[in-house]
Amino acid sequence: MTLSHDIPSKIDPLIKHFEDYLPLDEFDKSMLLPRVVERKIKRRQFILQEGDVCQHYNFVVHGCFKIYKVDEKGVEHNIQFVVENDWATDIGSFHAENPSELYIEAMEPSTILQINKTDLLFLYVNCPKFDRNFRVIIENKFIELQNRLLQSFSASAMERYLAFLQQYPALSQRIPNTQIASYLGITPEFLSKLRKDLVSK
Amino acid sequence: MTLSHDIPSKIDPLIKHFEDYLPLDEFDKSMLLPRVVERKIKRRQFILQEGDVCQHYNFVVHGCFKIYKVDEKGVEHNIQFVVENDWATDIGSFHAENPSELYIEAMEPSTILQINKTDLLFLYVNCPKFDRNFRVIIENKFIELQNRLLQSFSASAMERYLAFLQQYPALSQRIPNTQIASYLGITPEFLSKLRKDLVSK
DNA sequence: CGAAAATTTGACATGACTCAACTGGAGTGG
DNA sequence: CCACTCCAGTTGAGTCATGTCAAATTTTCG
Repeated sequence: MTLSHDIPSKIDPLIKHFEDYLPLDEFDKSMLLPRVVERKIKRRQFILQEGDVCQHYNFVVHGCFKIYKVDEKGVEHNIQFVVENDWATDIGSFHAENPSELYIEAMEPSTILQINKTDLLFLYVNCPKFDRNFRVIIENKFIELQNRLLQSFSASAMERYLAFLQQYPALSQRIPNTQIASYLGITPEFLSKLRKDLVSK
Repeated sequence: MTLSHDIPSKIDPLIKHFEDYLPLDEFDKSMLLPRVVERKIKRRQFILQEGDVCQHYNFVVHGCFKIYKVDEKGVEHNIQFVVENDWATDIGSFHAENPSELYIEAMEPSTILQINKTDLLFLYVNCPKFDRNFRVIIENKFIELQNRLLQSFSASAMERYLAFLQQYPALSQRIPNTQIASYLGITPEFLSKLRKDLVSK
């Protein structure tokens, strides 16, 4: 007679996400449930700002976030967009408990599920499955970053833009081009020119 | 009466590396020792080539490696240099068991310590400390990559070169400028011009 | 509807690349 | 120990991709 059995819950999307890797049993779920907090985030609201220590793993249930850094000249550089069923966290800051250099900002009204460090460590110790799951999460983020870096070296702005459209077709409808330009590492003006060339072609 | 006690061993540099994070007891060491293999690598020898699955975590005891990708045009792009007391591994390929897109090549005669996947999983299960240690390794690699990506966006070639000199003063003596240029994402010719500007300044 | 943000456009500037030629060590073999 | 080759590094001319700035236009959202 476990509470979580058959009762729809706010954390269902998260359970489903974990089960993409590894089935969870009722015990696992019962450990997870009380350690996850749901939060509603408004558009333009931050869940992390430069200088703060990242306190949570944030799982996006719905909505969209950008993770970016502001350079010395005040220019924003988007590192990553995060949508449904992915994690919006400064992994480095979270684990090392260092002040973050990043901002994480909602681009749409969003719902997230948060797990703090104490609870995450508890899960690691008591349910090895989560341990494996979170390792895989970091590995995947690592691979994503690595591919992004390789692309930024070997591909032109146009190639990177086309790759972006192909990899995230939905996103390109959802977010302003300014933000895509920042992600691609080019100016909005230049992206505009690329787009013009695309239609005329 | 443990074997590893007080007997100098090939894996001492690795133990020392782990103990930067977390002390190991005799049990931990006795688990580790039989699972680590020492290998001598010649200059220009590969420990990973495109298309192969990365089978080991490779700890560099001494020597120097470059990790790079070859693009469609046949140009090499250095992602990372690895020297003493760091890991030269395609983390993505190792964990996902996918064919790698990368090459890992010795730039000097080198000595490495290898741990294969079976042994690593064994260590994870039997010594939670290693679990934490390897998680931290990935996290650090992740942060390193993230900083590199941010820099490639917001800094000019000159700024990146100066940052490289500052961050790896020893390396810049040790490896040819061609390789540094590839790491910085510029041509050797252009690096040469940057260096000229530096002296004349 | 009105203000603010996003996008487009054009003229001009520049950082970085390409290609080809030249320089100067560092082996290597005779 | 010299002559030869080979590779890394340098130089210069010309080109191209992308940036800057400023203004006009369109879209979005409160």
